[in-house]
Amino acid sequence: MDEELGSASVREQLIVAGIAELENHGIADFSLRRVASSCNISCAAPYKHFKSKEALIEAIFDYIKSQLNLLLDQVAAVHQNPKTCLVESCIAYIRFCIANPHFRAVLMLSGKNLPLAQRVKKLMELCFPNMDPVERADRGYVIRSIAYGAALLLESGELEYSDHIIERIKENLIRELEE
Amino acid sequence: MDEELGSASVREQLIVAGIAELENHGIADFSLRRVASSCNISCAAPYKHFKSKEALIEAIFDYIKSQLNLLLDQVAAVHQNPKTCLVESCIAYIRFCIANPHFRAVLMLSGKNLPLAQRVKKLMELCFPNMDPVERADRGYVIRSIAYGAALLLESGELEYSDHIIERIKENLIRELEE
DNA sequence: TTATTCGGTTAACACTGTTAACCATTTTAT
DNA sequence: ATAAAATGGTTAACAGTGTTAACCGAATAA
Repeated sequence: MDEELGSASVREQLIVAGIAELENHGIADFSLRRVASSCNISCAAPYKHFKSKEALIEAIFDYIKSQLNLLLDQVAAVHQNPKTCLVESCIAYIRFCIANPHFRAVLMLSGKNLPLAQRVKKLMELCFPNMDPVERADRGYVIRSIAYGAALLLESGELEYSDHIIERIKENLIRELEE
Repeated sequence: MDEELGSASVREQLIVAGIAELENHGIADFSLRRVASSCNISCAAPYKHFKSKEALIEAIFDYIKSQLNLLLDQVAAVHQNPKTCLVESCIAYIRFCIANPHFRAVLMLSGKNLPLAQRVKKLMELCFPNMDPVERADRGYVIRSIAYGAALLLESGELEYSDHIIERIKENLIRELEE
C-alpha cells in the first residue's frame, strides 16, 4: 500500500504522462488512450483512478496549481518585505508560466488562477494596512493584470524574454506600490 | 455563383455554427460532425470548404479577429487624439472580450492577438514620436498587459464589471501615457 | 457538345471516450 | 484461517470522431 519512494503510483504516472500529452498535443487533441499507452496500461485502466478524461485533466490542473504554490511559498520564505515579496511573487509567476507554457493557458482558462490572486491580496494588506480597501483591491487587480498580461505576452513569444524586460515589469509593479 | 444577399454561403454557415459549437462545447470537445449536422449537410461536406477541422477553427479565429478589427476601426474613427484613441481602443478590446467570452480564450491561445497589438504600436508612435523606441515599445507592452490582464480578470468573473472599474483601468492606462 | 470543376452524397477506416464483464491479488471481517 | 470485499488490472464492445475515397448531379468552360 505504502508508496515506495522510487516508483510513482499509477495515478501519479498518469498525471505526469498527461502533462506531457498536454505539451505535445494540446488540450484539443488530448488522448486518454495515448496517455494510458505511454504508462503501459490498458485503455480502460485510467478509469480505476479517474472518473473520466476530464477528471484527469482536472487533476493535472490541481497538480500544476500546487507546483505554483510551492514556488510562491519559496518566494515568500526568502523575501520578508511585503512589497519586494509581492513584486518577486509576480515575477516568479511569470517565470513559471514561461517555463511551463501549457500551464498558463490551463491556469487562466478555468478559474485556477487563485495562487497568485490570494497572495497578492494578503501582501497588499501588509503593504497598505491603512489604505481604503476599495483602492487597495483596485491596485491589486492592476498588479495582477500586469503579471497576467506580461506572462501572456512572454509565453506567446510575442514579447521576448530578457533580463531587461523583467526589470521593466518590476519597475511597473513597483510603481503601483508607491505613494 | 454570386452570393445572394439573404442566405449565407455554406462556408459562412459553417463558421457561424462553429462559433456556436465553440461556445457550447469548448475547443476540447469541438465536433466537426455536429457542426455539419447543424448546417444540415453531411459529415464529409465541410471538407469541400476547409482542409480539416483545424482549418475551420482557424477560419473562426480569423473571423473573430476581423470583428474586433471592425470595432477598433470605429474607435479610431471617433477618437482623433492618439492618446484617448489608445485608451479607448483598450477599453473597447476589454468590452469585446467580455461580450464574447469564447473570443478571448481563442484570441489569446494562439497568436491571434494582433489587432490590438498593431494599433497600440502605431498609436504609441503617434503619441511619442520622439521617444526612444525601446522605451516606447516597453510602454506599449505594459499597456497591453494591463488590457489583456483586465480582460482576463473581467471575463473570468473574478473581477466584476462596473463603470468604476473601467474608470480605474482608464486611469492606469493614462498614467502609462504621461510624462 | 464535351470536359471539367464544384459541392454535395454515402461508405469506410482508424481512432477516441467510456462501460461492462471478468479476473487475480490484496486487504478486511468474521 | 477462512470468507468477503475492495483494488486495480485485463479484453471486448459501443457510439461517436476526423478523415478519405468513390461516386454523383448540376453548373461552368472549352
